Amino acid sequence: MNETIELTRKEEILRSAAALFTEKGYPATSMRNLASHVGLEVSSIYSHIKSKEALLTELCMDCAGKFLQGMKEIQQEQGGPAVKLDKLITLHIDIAYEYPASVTVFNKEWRHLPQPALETFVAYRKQYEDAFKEILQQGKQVGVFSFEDTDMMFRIVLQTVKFSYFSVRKFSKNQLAAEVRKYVMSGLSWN
Amino acid sequence: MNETIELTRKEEILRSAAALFTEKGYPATSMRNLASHVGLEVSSIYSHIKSKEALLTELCMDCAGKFLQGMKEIQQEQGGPAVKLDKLITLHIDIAYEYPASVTVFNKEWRHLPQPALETFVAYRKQYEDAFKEILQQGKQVGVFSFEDTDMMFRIVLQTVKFSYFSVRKFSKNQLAAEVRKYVMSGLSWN
DNA sequence: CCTACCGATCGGTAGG
DNA sequence: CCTACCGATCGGTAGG
Repeated sequence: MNETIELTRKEEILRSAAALFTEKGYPATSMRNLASHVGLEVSSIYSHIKSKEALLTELCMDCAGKFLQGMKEIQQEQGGPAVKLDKLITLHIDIAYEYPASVTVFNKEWRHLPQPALETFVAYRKQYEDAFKEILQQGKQVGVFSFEDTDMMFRIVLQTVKFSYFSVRKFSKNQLAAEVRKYVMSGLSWN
Repeated sequence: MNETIELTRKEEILRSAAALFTEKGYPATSMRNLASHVGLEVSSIYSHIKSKEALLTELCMDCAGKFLQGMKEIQQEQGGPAVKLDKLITLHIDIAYEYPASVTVFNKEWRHLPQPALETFVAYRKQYEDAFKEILQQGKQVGVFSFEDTDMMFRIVLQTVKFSYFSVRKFSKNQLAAEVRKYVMSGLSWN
């Protein structure tokens, strides 16, 4: 019983933190802001979480886990590079629509992570990005994608796909997914 | 003579501020950080600038001015929507390569602008975005671009074009411009 | 351009 | 979960 209440409160704090970090950015959000958003005194927050940095760490690492898990599944599934890229687009949009605030924090505030979380985060990111590039590279070798430099095209594609959550409030998931899919796939094809 | 020295110092401070705001973000950069980066005591900074907020305002507004000026020229020049979009891509890449730090601050720290600068900034941005959308819309009407929703495609294209400065250090301007141009143009074309 | 300093706010703790 | 409080750091000023 006590356990359940604890979890609920902590989740409430995490959700408020995600919202505030998204709105103001991590450094500009004070624990006083967070406390009043949750409806507690500052000191009461610390019964549920260890520190402000721990909040950021939990939000970023949870999100990183979701992306890595999604990537692992895509790697293991059947399908050529085009199918896999298609699934990656879906992965990014799905996560963005399910956790819009967390994804924004993950994308924009990760550099404020304390050590050693920052180091872990960067390592995870490298894993994810290498796997993503591998798919583009394979597509180029097989001849379904066309571009000069894999690293550069990876950056460009990731930009498109990563910030699709900008549109979360305005468009339906399917509508966004369809438009992004067409755009990215065409951009990678031969003319 | 005195005038020249003053300007040089102020520009030095502005350049350092742009670098630090890029590296740490605006709220996480202290005036102490800035002072030691420039090689002065904190209080000495205030002989050259009014406030921390004034630094951010100057950086963001200068950049906004460059984009608006570029847009104005493109609107007045000859050419159809495809030519104009091509010029917009060049505009973004040119500014990103000439002022990489300022553009990062402009893109990522503008929300920390004080009033009334923030209001002006948002109004400028709306002007710019409306003009950009107008070009996409015309391309759709004329039949050179293909997409469902103008606002959504605008967001997607702007994402691609806006964050090309991520690649500033790694790739030559022409190489990046060529790849982005092909990608965006294909993404907007019929399949 | 520096020394010395200010009030405000920060993240966080003690103790109950 | 709150009251009361801490040292550190913040942006900025006075005065020379």
